Amino acid sequence: MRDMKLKKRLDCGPHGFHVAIIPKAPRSIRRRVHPKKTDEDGQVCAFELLASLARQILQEETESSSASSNASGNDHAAIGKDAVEDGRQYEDKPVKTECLDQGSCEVSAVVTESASLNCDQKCLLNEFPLAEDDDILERTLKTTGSNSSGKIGGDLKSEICKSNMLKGNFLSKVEGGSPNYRESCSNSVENAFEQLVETKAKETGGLKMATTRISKEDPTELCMTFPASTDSDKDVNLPSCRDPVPNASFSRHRNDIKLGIRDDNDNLSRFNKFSNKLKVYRPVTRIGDRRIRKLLTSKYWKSAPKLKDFEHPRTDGGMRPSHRKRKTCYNHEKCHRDVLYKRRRFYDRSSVETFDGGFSCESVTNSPEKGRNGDKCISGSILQANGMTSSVKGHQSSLRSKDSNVKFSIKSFKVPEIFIEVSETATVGSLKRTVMNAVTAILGGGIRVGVLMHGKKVRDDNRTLSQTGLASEDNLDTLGFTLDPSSVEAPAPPLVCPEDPPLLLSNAPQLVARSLETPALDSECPNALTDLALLTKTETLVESNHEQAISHTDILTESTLPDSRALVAVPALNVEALAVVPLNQKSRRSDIAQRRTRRPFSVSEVEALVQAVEELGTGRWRDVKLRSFEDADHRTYVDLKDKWKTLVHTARIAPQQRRGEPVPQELLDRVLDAHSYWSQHQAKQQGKHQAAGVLKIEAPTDHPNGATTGNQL
DNA sequence: TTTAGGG
DNA sequence: CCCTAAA
Repeated sequence: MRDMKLKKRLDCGPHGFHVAIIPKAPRSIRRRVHPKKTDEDGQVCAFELLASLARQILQEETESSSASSNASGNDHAAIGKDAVEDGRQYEDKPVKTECLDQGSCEVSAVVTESASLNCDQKCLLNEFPLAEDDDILERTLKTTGSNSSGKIGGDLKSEICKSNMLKGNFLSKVEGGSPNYRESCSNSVENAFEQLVETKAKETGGLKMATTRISKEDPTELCMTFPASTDSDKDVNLPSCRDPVPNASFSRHRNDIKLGIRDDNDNLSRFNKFSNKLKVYRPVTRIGDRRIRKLLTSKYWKSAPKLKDFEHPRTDGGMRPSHRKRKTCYNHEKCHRDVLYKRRRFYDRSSVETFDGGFSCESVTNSPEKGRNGDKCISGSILQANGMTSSVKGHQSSLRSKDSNVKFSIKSFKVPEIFIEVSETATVGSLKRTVMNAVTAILGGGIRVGVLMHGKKVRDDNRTLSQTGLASEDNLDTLGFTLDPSSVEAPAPPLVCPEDPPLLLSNAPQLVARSLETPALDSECPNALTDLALLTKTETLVESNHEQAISHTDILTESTLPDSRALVAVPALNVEALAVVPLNQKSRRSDIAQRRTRRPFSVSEVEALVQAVEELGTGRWRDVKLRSFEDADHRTYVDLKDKWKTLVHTARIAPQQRRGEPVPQELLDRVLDAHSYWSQHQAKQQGKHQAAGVLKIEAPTDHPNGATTGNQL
């Protein structure tokens, strides 16, 4: 039985983020926001909702009758398909539909969440409702756009699709300066959209808000805004505003719908306080995302609470040299592993640190927002977890808003690397569960938010952004946020080492160390999983090089692979951008050194080893390997040599002192004998090994060295 | 890449 | 098992 290992980097993206960021909302709202749905259902619903929304808007506009634009959330469902149909009528083409289906919407889908630091309530009010509205609006927009101009719609569509298909494109666009798909799309569409929205907005508060935001700002970008002067702790602190639960729901909602655009400037204004906006950016892969979302969602909730404790867990310290080179083992190794245990090796041996590294994945991107009307929006920096860094560069110029607020947009947080090992025979479902558990374990452990600048953690929570340099354009580029284990001291979740991969639930991937062998396995075992692993690796590498990680690797499912790949490719496109963010590099490196899983030699192996050494001598480990362990992929000649070394040692010590699986004394005796023999003949034997073998076998006692060893023989 | 040894 | 200096 072979075990397959997946090394995966989950990108929580928006999800994770959400959790962290989102403010509390009344339960009622939450519920409302998300009727519970399956992913697919969700999509459908989303679609429907969108359609319905669009429809309503259109109708209203057309008729100039007031509609319940609010429709928001509650009613969407009711409207359902009919709405959609209507929408189509308006539309010259099913563009909308396609987009949705394809998930193209996702591209555009950027969700912004605003939270006011101090105002949970506000958050409650705005956030969720807004979210819904926004989604709706957005959809509406799209729809509207389609209606407005068929051409446009077409273009839009293509754009979107493209985006989905190729992240690269998407990124490029972003980089160009418009993170939003909208931009890429024709402006006309937007305008039309805006108009519609605004019109409607008046009718309903919710819409209005949405409208305003949209019109004023680029929906895509968003983040938190706060005065530069404020203390990083307070202002920046996302956690303060968030409520796990709401987030979860929110994210979910978002996921289903895919659209999320929000600017909450208005909200901010209302509250007079600084509000942080978080925008989650989420490129979606059709399938993968959903699943991931699903999996992750629940977890985030848990984590969310902990997020509140905003702290900088540790400093940049995370750097560790990773020793990977060793994957050298024999590549030809087969995947023979029954159960592999993985362990992650931390160079510093600190689990925490390691963990940390994995966690901190987000990258920050700054994007300039144009505040048409909104001052707040004027400058924005966006943090991206994805690879979208490009936008950062392009926009760096305007990071600072006039009002001295600094805006941060965090597109997503990544989940730390997770190593998963599953039996080849495990079901996909079990794999999913395993991943879920891993993620859960991580999140469940609690996480903290860390702020990185130039790759270093900013530990002083009391300094202001200005003091810290976070208010500076130059630094925003290098700004990053990390999710770190909340309790350094409480490595509870992470430390666990899952021994039995097969046990789906039991595994705690976080801590799991990855065995060095994994690489070998990957290469050797061709299968979806393997590919995945490879993919993941690639991704990792990329990430390591650039901050941008590819955020979404949908590891969970085979089906996701394609997407993942696409994602992976993306980063390359934005090399430049990537370079910009050094943050992750450090953190990344730190994570992955691992030690191979330990695999005690069985008696039979020992016997084989002894046999081989008796014949070949002790200086020819490679030959020993070839002769007796050719098929033991996990045994390298170095391993054999080491084993021999230990055997000799073992043979020399008292039986009571021996540990592990007892080796028959007979073998130990042979070990000593052979060792003595070869020790004496080192030089000579080199040329004679062949003969030696014969001698050995035929007449062990004949060996010259007999004196030393001979007694036994 | 292998060996040989120390860690 | 890991890591390396040497070969």
